Amino acid sequence: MTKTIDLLGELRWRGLIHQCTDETGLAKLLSEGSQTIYIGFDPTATSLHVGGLMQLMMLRRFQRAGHRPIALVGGATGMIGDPSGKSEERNLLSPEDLRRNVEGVAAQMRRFLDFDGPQGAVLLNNHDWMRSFSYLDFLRDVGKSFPIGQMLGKESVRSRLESEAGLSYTEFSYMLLQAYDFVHLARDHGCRIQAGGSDQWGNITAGIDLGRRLLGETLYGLTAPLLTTSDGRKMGKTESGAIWLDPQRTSPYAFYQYWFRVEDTDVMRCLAYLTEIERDEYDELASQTLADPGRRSAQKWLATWMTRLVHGEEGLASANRASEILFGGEIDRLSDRELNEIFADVPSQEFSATELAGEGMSVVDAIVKTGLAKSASEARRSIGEGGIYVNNRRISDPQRRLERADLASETVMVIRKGKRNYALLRFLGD
RNA sequence: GGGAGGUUGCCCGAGUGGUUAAAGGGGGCGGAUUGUAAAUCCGCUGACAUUGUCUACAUAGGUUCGAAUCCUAUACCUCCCA
Repeated sequence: MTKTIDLLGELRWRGLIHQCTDETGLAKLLSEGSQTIYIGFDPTATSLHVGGLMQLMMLRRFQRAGHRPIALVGGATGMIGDPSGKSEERNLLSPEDLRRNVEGVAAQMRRFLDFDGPQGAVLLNNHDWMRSFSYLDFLRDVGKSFPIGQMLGKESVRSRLESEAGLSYTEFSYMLLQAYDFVHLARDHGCRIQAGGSDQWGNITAGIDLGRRLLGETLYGLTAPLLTTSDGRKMGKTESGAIWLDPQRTSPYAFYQYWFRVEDTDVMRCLAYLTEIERDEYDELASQTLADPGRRSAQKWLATWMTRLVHGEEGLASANRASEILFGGEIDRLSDRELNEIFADVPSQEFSATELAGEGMSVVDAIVKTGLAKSASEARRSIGEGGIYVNNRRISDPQRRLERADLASETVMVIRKGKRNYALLRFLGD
């Protein structure tokens, strides 16, 4: 665990240092021994998504280099909403939602950080110390140290003031809370480093300033770049929503596929930012991607590593298996359990098993009922175009009936339109 | 206030009495190829329906055997002169 590696050097080659308040100072601090570093997480949902993954990995890298990570869940700050990088005023979360979110996010972190041992990670909730802080006390102790001029100068504030959305006093105050968090952690937990995404720069430096005023201490800040695609969009988003770490929200298969499908132009950055790939292997994959992009070695490596980390060996196995089946041949003789696992994200439609008796059920009807086509006409057209598959086998006859023999497992049939629009038919109750 | 022109399907854009559900392009969807990529090529793309019915060319009326195409009114848009 206590490898004496050049952590900053590592972060640098991975491109993970976007800004740093004092890189030489920080290098010196890290060389003096085990330090404590913190990153804050917004409990906006019961699960983290890919954006939070970057930060979690950052803490993990510090921990592996022998430092102690603090994952701070913003139970208090989450009640306010960070305006940084947001174009509009955020809706406030209810205390119940917040509590649930904090719990969910905290549970996920155990996968990434080691919470035992001398460098054991610590999970804190700023609600614990903010709760009892009265408004008057806060204004006297913290607010007094914040020159409005400086606050107005922050990018996050300026951009919002110039926009139509404006900025409420509540959101404006957000940075005070986060700044105070840093000071609190520095005082009570010896934490002198705060990291975060590049959009956190303003909040982090606010904390550093406050630390100097209140504690007379030098604190350090470090931001990582945002994970974006080559054309500038945030990664971790698909048309159907964010990629979550929670297998209930994003199945291991969908998670795997997301990384597998990353563009060539983005894949190396993902590897550097999100995985613990070694330098020589990274270089190897980089040249392979250039020489033989069709193999997609880098995507495979990325998808495999990420899925294993987030969903474990089991999740990886099921993702692999699902990929094989979906992009392989016919689907046949599987169990309900397997199918349900593989097609966890796929919409399904329930029918009575009696529909399969006798004449059977019309495929056209089935296609419409699953929503794969909007009308019978459209369904027939798709069949004519050769775009409909039952259990991954193309069908050509619009009159085709579905019968018992078409079941891919005990009670399920798999119907597909085009390359990857799947739907399940479940036939229940005999 | 006067004059000219325009309004077509998801978008752009042809069409000025009859095989026009409406050319062409874009987009979308399928297929082939491929690397579960890009590019390319092919097909489909008003609705519904086991090929027939309905609804459509700003809106409402009218002429006609028959109109997106002609007439009238209304709405909106653009340009020109004041």
